[in-house]
Amino acid sequence: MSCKIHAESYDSIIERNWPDGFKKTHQRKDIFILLFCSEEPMSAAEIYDQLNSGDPKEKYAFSTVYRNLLAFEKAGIVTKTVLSTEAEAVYELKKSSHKHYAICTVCHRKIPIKTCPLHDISKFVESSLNGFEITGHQLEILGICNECQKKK
Amino acid sequence: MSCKIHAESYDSIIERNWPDGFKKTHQRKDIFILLFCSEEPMSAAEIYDQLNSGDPKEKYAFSTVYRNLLAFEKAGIVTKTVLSTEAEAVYELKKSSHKHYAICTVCHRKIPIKTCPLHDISKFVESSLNGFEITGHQLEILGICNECQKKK
DNA sequence: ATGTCTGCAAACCTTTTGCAGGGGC
DNA sequence: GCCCCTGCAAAAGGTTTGCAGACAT
Repeated sequence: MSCKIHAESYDSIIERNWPDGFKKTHQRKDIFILLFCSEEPMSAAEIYDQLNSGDPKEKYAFSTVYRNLLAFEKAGIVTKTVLSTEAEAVYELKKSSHKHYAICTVCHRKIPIKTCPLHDISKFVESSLNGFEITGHQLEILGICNECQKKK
Repeated sequence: MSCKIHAESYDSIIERNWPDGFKKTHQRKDIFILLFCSEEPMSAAEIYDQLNSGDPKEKYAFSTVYRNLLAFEKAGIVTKTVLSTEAEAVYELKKSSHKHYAICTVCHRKIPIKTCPLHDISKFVESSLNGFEITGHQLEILGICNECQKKK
């Protein structure tokens, strides 16, 4: 498990972000740190692979990954997103509040879109859907990223 | 297999919309008619169920449904969409050119949005994603439909 | 007659669940 | 010590694939 952030600061990061009354197992801390360090949302398989790529004495079960992602989600610190281009769901910490992605159809990179271009879409749509009460939305931008364009 | 349209017009509908050189099996015609008559995009399971709900002498395999939906998609007359709220993909004929839905989170109804509110989003997003070439997008509106609001 | 399409069954992939043992608090 | 969490294995959905026979052209 590697990250740009110094190992000694992991504890304080966890301390600051941990949900109240949430049991601190080493599996949960490891998943949290992985998500914290990742620039992109991660799938359960990616998390599982990274967890098990380290010391082979440490084993992590797939079910543990899924159950804890769900637990994190319920605790309100993780967001699960299902993208139309991928078979698997992806997960990320809520801190970064990225809700939308530009997805490269070649390399499958997921680039967060900082601002949401939909803030005033609601009135527009609501008027044409008589009575439909909007509670959320999902937006994906598909295309070809900078690097993949160069490769061609 | 029932539909609002009179049975005698099925043949001409198929004649008009059938891809060139695409073999006309009764399974394919039936799937096509189902999609043609549906107001909402359908999942493979929904198509399968409707196909097999008729004369029990007529059997349709799941693989036939999937293979033909894929074949239709390759032939350019069907669109497959993966929605974030559903485990299954949904399929529809391209004719109606519905690309976006308002999805009721209670009853899972999928209401097509006639106009695309994203026609001028591209410049906006492209400028913040240096070099990302946009080729498409997916938008979902989530909420509670008229009927489900009344039920509460 | 040819090659494609079909049904059946098995495989596949992601995710969920049951259970017995282990580890936080 | 209690209860929640973990690992393992099996199951559960949705989708894909291999194969032998059937059908459209």
